[in-house]
This record gives sequence, structure tokens and C-alpha cells, in this order.
Amino acid sequence: MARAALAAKAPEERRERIMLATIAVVRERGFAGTRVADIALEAGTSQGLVLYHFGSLAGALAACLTMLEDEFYDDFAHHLAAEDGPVERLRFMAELAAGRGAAVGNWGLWLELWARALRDPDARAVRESQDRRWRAALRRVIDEGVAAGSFCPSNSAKSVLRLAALMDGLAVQLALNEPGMTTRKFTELWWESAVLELGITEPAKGGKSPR
Amino acid sequence: MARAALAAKAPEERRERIMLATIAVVRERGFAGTRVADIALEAGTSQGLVLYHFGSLAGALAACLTMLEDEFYDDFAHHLAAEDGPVERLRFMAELAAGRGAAVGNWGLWLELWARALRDPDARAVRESQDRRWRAALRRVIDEGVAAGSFCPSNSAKSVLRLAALMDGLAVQLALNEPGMTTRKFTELWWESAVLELGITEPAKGGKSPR
DNA sequence: GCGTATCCTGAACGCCTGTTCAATATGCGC
DNA sequence: GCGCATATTGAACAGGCGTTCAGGATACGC
Repeated sequence: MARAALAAKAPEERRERIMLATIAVVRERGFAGTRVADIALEAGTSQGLVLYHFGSLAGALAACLTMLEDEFYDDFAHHLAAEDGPVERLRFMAELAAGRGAAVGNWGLWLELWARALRDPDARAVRESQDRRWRAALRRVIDEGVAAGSFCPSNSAKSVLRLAALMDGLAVQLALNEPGMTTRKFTELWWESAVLELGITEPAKGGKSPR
Repeated sequence: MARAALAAKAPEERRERIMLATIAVVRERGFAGTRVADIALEAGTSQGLVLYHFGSLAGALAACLTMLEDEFYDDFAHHLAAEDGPVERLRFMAELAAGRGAAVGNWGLWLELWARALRDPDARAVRESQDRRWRAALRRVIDEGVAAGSFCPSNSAKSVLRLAALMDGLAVQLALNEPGMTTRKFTELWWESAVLELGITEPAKGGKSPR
């Protein structure tokens, strides 16, 4: 009676709630530790509804992964376009990867995603797409910088690979909060490497491009 | 009767067999997918014995982790000492990380270890020790190279961090066998970065130091 | 030879958890 | 108002799997 006041009120809204709850639980307990009951509790619904909307626990996890990915890239693409030159854009990517904006708290999830991708084809697909998109963006920024004369990498394809890999490696330290690794340190270490790789001369510390 | 012919024959040998079986199963199915029954089957013993020797599944996994770590480092330290100069030693580390020798097939395990370390204190401890040892070795080789005049990094502490992180990042690609990432490519990309970071002049491609 | 500590087995127990399902409520077209 | 499609619940089901345990074999000291 009073209990079921919410029933069939706004299915889409409840579906959304379950998705957000899934993300929250996965963030807290990890993929392996996430139970249908946890999701239902967090979303304030029943276990049955989770299965009703997503078919299975795996379905819910997959949906949440896809949502995370899209969310991250929408935010990313939007802000990247707002920066006004290759150097600034590169700097922005460094800071985003280091954990500002939409990436906050996501590195732990990515670590789990990598491990999962070893066996689960869905996870592998998401990771691959994620990775490809990120590297493509990096590549575009670098090409743009080369065209503008700001960068002069000896081999831009290799630079992309190395700079992307370096981010992942630094991210491991950050996600496991190794003592001494911070957002700031991440950005600093990566940026110096980028300078070395790309022969950047124009400075771009912090805010908007000087000049 | 005839069945129990092996009972109490060589407890240490059976214990060892169980440990090796654990490693084998974890390699194949991952930490999350490893069952007591799998280990027992692989080792050719009963489930009860696995628990008898290691107390619990978690105990068996922990023991296998520690064994892997020690095994890797014994091998590593032994071979590293055999190389005859900082450049050769650095080269050796690159090739070892890329998957030759005792590291073959281990990157997948390490990816899982990273993810596990997010929640499991044991895994975290093993990973941290592993990481510390590896970075210390890198640092020693680099210092040696500086002393010998082979390397001139602008900041050796940062170079250690970056070069170690780059290995981890490249390892992700390797472990997930991203198309285009191979043992050879790994070594090549990393070595070029080392050359850039450390200002190496002396070449050291492949075999022994050409001098 | 005998007793005891150690080693080993495999069946049974019991918990955890994903999934199913019958019952119920809600909104909506008519 | 009626009936149907959709949404929601919570309890029950069922399978998987870690752990326990009672029983048996083996080695070894005495």
C-alpha cells in the first residue's frame, strides 16, 4: 500500500538510479565484490528490479561501464575543444588524466577493468575502445602541435604510444596511492616527459597560455 | 588401500606440488577464478590437503604470490649481476620486463595483483615490495651509470619514476596483447625513452657490449 | 609390535548469492 | 470503470564452493 507508492511511477528514473547505484557500489567494493543485493540497497529498490531492468548482474555491470565511458568522453571532448592551442590541450589532457574533472576516482576502476579484460570479452571491448579514443585524441593534439610548429617529435607515432603508456603507468601508482605519488606529481612527471618527447619550447604551466 | 599409496610419503614434496599447481591455475583462470577444487585437481590431490597445508584458499594464494615474487627476484638478481656494465644491465632489465626469462607470462598476474591491491592488504604488500625492489634496482643501475659517465640524467630520481612507470604502462598493452604491442616493440619503445631520459651515447643493441 | 603424531581423503555441511516467479500495484487506452 | 501492458516486490529456489570432519593410512619412537 503505502509501501509501493513508487511503483511504476517513473521507470526511467528508477533505471537511472540503479545505474548510478551500481557505479557507486563498484567504486566502493570493486567489480568482484559487487552483489545484486548491494546495488538494490544503494538504489533503494528490490533485487528483482535490478534483474528486471538489466537482465543479470553482468548486464548491470556492463551498462555501468558503458555509461562511465561515455560520460567521461563527453566531458573530455567538451573541455578539450575549449582549450585554445595544442600546448594547452596537451596540458589539459595531463591534468585530466591526473585525476581532475570527470576522471576523479576512476583510476581504481580502470585498474580493475584491465584485470577483467584479461578474461571478460565485454571488459576487453570497453577498455580497448577507451584506450583507442584516448590515444587518438593524443595523436590529434600532437599532430596539431606539429603543424603549428609547437612540437617537433622525432617520431610522433612512438611518442603517442610512450606518452599514453606513461600515463597508465603513473596511474597505477596514483590508484594504489603509492606514497609520494600525487595528482601534482603525476602532472609534473608526465609533462616533463612530454617536453622531452615533443621538444616543446613554449611553456604552459597552470592556467591559460601566456603571451 | 592401493589408493593411498602416496599418503604421508613426502609431505614437503606434496606441499610444493600444490603450490606449483596453484600458480598454474591462477595463471590460467586468474585469482578470482581459482577454486580449491581446481588446485586439487591440478596437483593430483584432494581438496582437503590443500586446506590442510595452507589453511584456506586465501592462504594458498598468498603463498603462491610470495613464491612467485621470490622466484622472480632470485632469477633477476642472479642474471643482473652477470651483465658487465650499466648500459648492459639497463638493457637486460628492459628485456626482462618485456617478458623474457622469469617474467614470461607474469604481466597478466601483475595486472590482477594491482587490481587486488586496491582492496586486499596482502596483495598490496606484495605489490609494494615488488615495486620497491624493482625501482631500487633501476636506481642502482642508473647511479652506477652516472658514476661511470655513461648516463647523464637531468634528474635521476625522476627518471627512475618515469622509466619504471613507462614499463608498467607498456606492460598493460603487452598483457592485454594489444595489436601492435610485442616483446620487441616493448623493448624498443622503452629503450628509446631511456636513451632520451639518461642521455645514453654508448649503444647496446642485442648481445654483449660492443664497446 | 604398539601407540601416537602426522599426513591424506572424500563426503557432507552450510553459507552465499544470482536468478526465477507468482503476486501485486500502477498507469493508460477505451 | 475495465483490462491490459508495464513495473515492482520479496520470498523461494538452486547451484557453487569454501570449509569441516570423521575416518583411514603412514612413519617413527619406544
